Formats: sequence, structure tokens, C-alpha cells
Amino acid sequence: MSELHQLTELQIAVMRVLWDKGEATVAEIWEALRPERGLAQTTVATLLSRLEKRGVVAHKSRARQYLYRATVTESDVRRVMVRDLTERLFDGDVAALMSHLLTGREVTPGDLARVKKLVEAKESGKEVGRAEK
Amino acid sequence: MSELHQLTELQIAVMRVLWDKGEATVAEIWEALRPERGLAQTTVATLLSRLEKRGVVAHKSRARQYLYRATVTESDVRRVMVRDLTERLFDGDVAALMSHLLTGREVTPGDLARVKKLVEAKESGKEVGRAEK
DNA sequence: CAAGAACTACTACACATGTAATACTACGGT
DNA sequence: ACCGTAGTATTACATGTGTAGTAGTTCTTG
Repeated sequence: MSELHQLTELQIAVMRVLWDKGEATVAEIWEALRPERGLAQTTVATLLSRLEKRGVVAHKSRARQYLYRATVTESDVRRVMVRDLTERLFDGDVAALMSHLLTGREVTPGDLARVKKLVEAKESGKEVGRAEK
Repeated sequence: MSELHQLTELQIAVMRVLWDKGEATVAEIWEALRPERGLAQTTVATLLSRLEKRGVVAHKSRARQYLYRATVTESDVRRVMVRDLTERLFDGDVAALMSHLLTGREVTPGDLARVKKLVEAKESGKEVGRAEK
């Protein structure tokens, strides 16, 4: 569980479509990405082909189309990539990363309330929080 | 502040040496990286040369040696890369990232206490926390 | 039927990164 | 002076990623 879960920005964007839809064709992914990127459809196709070669996605044929699905979960990708970033930039110290986040400017009072609740839940050993995909 | 702050694992490792020492020669960086990697010195030199071309580091000559220093701060690199990761994998939602961190297994009671304190300090508008580099 | 659209397969280019050898020069030690 | 070491400059290769055109085939529409 290493190379399969380290993805670039564009790769994540593609996986996002697959995670959200469950499965999709090249055209559907292309359509979904189009508003924010003007990629050629063949660019998307190539990317998927390579991701499949790597084992990150898989396809089944439906008529003339390939129906792609993710073989790695969003949850696992998140886990690995956050862990890697923490390792590289925070010496593996999760608390340091959180401290960093809390000293940033994008944290709202609502965010703080949410985090506080999660901390308390974690402290008490209760299982509270967002469902993991 | 975009391309200058997006660094790969090896690049970060090199920058780590510069951030910690303030400035260093190729040989010093090579020496520092050697225990965990068996890179050729020329590999390190090339990497630095490229990073300099990009503007991430700069050098001054001292005798026959180049003395390199970072032109980007660890703090800014952290900021940008954490932001990018949050953007890509958590739809920009910092609280979601923190939630993710809190539901991981590597969070210790000490970590939780620390975070809780930080949250409270942030809520009260007080400036508490780790000094930023 | 013919033309166009849809779709995959194949190919190619540019760039970045990791890796490292070679060439060249300067310095230090014998 | 000579040789070995140190350090930079240059060069090169492999791999991965982003990007996209072309070729070939199949299906749809007029």
C-alpha cells in the first residue's frame, strides 16, 4: 500500500469522479473535469490507462466503452498521503500538523467547535465523527 | 508562491538540512542524507542546482565551495503543501482534515491534550502554540 | 449507403525528477 | 613537481506525468 496511494493533483481529480460516481466512462470523467480544465479526452483516457496499469483503477467493458472504477478507496488514499506529508514535513508528528492547522487563518469558529467535540469524543473513547468512505 | 513551495520527498529532505543548519555545502547535505540514502554526491549537487534554477535555494561561493541556503521558509512550504493537500483530498475543508487526523490511530492522549489546549486558546483569541519557523 | 460521431489503441513530445558518471580545475600533501 | 582529493560543470539515462494527435473500428444518423 504505497505506490497505489500516492497520487498527483490531476490523478486525484479523476479518482474523485470515480469515488463519487462509483464507476464512470472516459467520457463521463472528461465531462466532469471539463468545467475547470480543458483537457482533450485522450488525455483523460491516457491517464486512466496508466492508472490501470498501476493498479489504481480497473475497467470492465460495456458495449464499446470502458467502465472504470477505483480499486483504492478515498479513505486509504487520504490515510497514506496525509501520513506521508506528516512524515516529510512534521517529522511524523500528527499533533504538530494539527497545531499548524490551528494556527492557520482558515479555521472558523464552527471548525473549532467541531474539532473540540471530536477531541472530547476521542478522549472519552467514544466513536463519533464523520463516516469514512 | 506556488511552484516554489511544492516539493518532493527528496527535495524536502534536502531542504530540511538547509532549514536546520541555515546554510550548507553539497558535501554537508550529502553527509547528512547518507545514513538513510546512499546517493552519489553528484546526485545531491544536481538536485541543488535544479532547485536553485527554480528559485527555491540560492548559493554564495566560499573558496571553491558553494554554500547553499533556502530561499523559502519551512513554514511557508508547510502552509502551501498542507493547503494543497487539503484542497485536493478534503475539498478545502480544514476541519475535515483534522477530523481525519483525530480518527487515526497515531493520536496519543498527550496529543489530544495539546490539541485541546490549542483549540481553547484559539477560541479565546489568545496566541498560544509552537513558534513558527 | 455514406458521413460523422464515438471510442479505444497507439504514438509522440515536453518537462520534471531521481540518479550518477565524466570532464575539468583547483587545492593539499608528499 | 606529481598525484590524489575535492568540488563544480556538464552530460546522460530512466521513469513518470501531463498533454494530445492520429489511426482504426464500430455505431448512429440523415
